[in-house]
Amino acid sequence: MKRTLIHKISSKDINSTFTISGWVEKVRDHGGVIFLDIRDSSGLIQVVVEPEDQELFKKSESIRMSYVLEIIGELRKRPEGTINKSLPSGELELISKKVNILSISKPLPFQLDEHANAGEEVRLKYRYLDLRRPEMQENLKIRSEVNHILRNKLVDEDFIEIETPMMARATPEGARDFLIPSRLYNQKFYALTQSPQLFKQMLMIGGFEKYFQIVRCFRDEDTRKDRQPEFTQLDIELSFIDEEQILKISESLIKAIFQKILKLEFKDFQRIKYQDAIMDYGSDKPDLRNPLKLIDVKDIFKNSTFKVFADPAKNEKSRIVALKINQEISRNKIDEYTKFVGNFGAKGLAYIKVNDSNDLDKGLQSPILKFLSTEEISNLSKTLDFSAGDTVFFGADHRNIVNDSMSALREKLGHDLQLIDQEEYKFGWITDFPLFEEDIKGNLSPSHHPFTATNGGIDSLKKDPINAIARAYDLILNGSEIGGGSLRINNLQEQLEIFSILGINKKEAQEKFGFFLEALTYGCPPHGGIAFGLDRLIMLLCKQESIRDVIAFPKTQSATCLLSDAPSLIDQDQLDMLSIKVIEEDS
RNA sequence: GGACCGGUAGUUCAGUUCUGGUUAGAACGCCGCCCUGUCACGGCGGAGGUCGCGGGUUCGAGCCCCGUCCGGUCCGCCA
Repeated sequence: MKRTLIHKISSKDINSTFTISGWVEKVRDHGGVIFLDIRDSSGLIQVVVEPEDQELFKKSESIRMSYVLEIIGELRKRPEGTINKSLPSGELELISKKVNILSISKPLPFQLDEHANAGEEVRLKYRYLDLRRPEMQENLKIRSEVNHILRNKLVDEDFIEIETPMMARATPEGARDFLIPSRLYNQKFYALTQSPQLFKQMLMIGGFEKYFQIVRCFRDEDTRKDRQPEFTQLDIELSFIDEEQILKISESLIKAIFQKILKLEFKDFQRIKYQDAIMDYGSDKPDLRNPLKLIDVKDIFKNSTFKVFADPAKNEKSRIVALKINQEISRNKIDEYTKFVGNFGAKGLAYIKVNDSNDLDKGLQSPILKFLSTEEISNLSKTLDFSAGDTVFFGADHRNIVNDSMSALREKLGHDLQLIDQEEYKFGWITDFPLFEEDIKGNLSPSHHPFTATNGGIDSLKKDPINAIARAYDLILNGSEIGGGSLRINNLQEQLEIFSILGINKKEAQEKFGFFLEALTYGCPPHGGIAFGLDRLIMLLCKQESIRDVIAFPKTQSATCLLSDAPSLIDQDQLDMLSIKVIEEDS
């Protein structure tokens, strides 16, 4: 008899006979009657084994959790008073007529029970068991649905899905490459692609005006809870477009996902210029649910005698900001926050407690008050609008340190003081990025990637690269960057100029990117695109803490696979074939 | 490369500092017996430990010290 999926069984079918197959989730043996909770991929139903059929009953007594069974049973309405309202099938039960044990199971190494929380180590080692948990089933179903929505929508809008190579050549810029030794050309290596960037640009040159791909990318960098060495992007590129069209298509994709999966509607996403984001939040991916803002107070200390503020106040690369919260913070907490900002290079965390905002003489409390003039304090009070109960934190240092530490503190305070609505989703576009980033030593690197177009053109690029604005944009959601893209350079001269500003000379550019530079000489349409980090997006969509919970077989923080024990040592034969000699590290 | 948290029964944890001391506990799971309406079933009984690993201090170490491995969070890194 044909198998029926559990969720197809309904109260309309009372007295019908069904065959179901699935795992035993729970056994409740009452001696005279046995209840089995059977789960398949669609749902869960209670099976009752009654004692009348002695052979069946005896066999059923041997059934344990996680056995795989096929059960033929008759559907019955549960007797009065035994209905389980917390179950979709709670009014029904299947009276067992026949049981086939398809597979037995040892006791599981950890309980899949919703009431027991297994640690990540054991979950990852036995990932195939962890995947049986309804939460993981749900996460991966949503992931599949997201892929489906994206493909449908993009194909409907005449995008073409094209696969690009994963084995490519190593790139000098960007993240570390994962290398693949070539057997046929010893001493040579492929690299796993960090992103299909150049290939998709060459697809534009190749005349595919609307491309997309759901693609795995590889970067050999350290992991975080939202980063692992292999990850999935939705990659999009279009020709003959501008920023507006890309942002519009992107928004419609994201809105479609949230509409279809969470039934949430969104207005147009707010747009924030990079400079404003840095001013207000110290970050280019602020959590917009958090109402706190950084307030610039540098001007107040132009003539200060307090060295900690006076030095940054005079230095154009420095910044002084205040972060005000309307709550009293314990001394202990302040120590904790001081330590916290220390992680980001801050040398300390000055603060002022406001007890009485009308009495700036005696109503304030802080170890730095004695260094501040009456005028400075009065200006602070005006600018920051002191009121009783406020605590104000200050960051004063090189602007990178201030931005890093104070934006992190802003996020931490937002969480600690519960200023953030965890149920909310707040999107934003960050636009007008600088084309280059300057590190603390003054070196330039691309803030997006070296193929990004600027809106000033080649002349302004030459004159004033540091202030060049990129035609780039990031999509942020709840403090995560979930997408980013740009309009690209479609002109050889401009591309060469960028390389030269980055310190890549003509010879090197030719050697590493010659194939692409040549492609630019054969009629390259204006084009641009965007890529979304699907793991992150789905993590947020599923309200998970880590992308590991939306990846079927994820890597650990140290980039290993606990299930298959990768990476592993390689046999000498295999190494010989690749002409690779392993140098053992001194121990 | 660096900082911090954790590692004790199959699992989740307590015990670990201030204060080292007889036989290392609990819950769930597992095994046995009992139980005809449970649904995180219940009752009685039982088994189960390299206290991550190595070294040191000590009469004595799960506990103190050093090193190391594993998991996690973060900094650096991630164009």
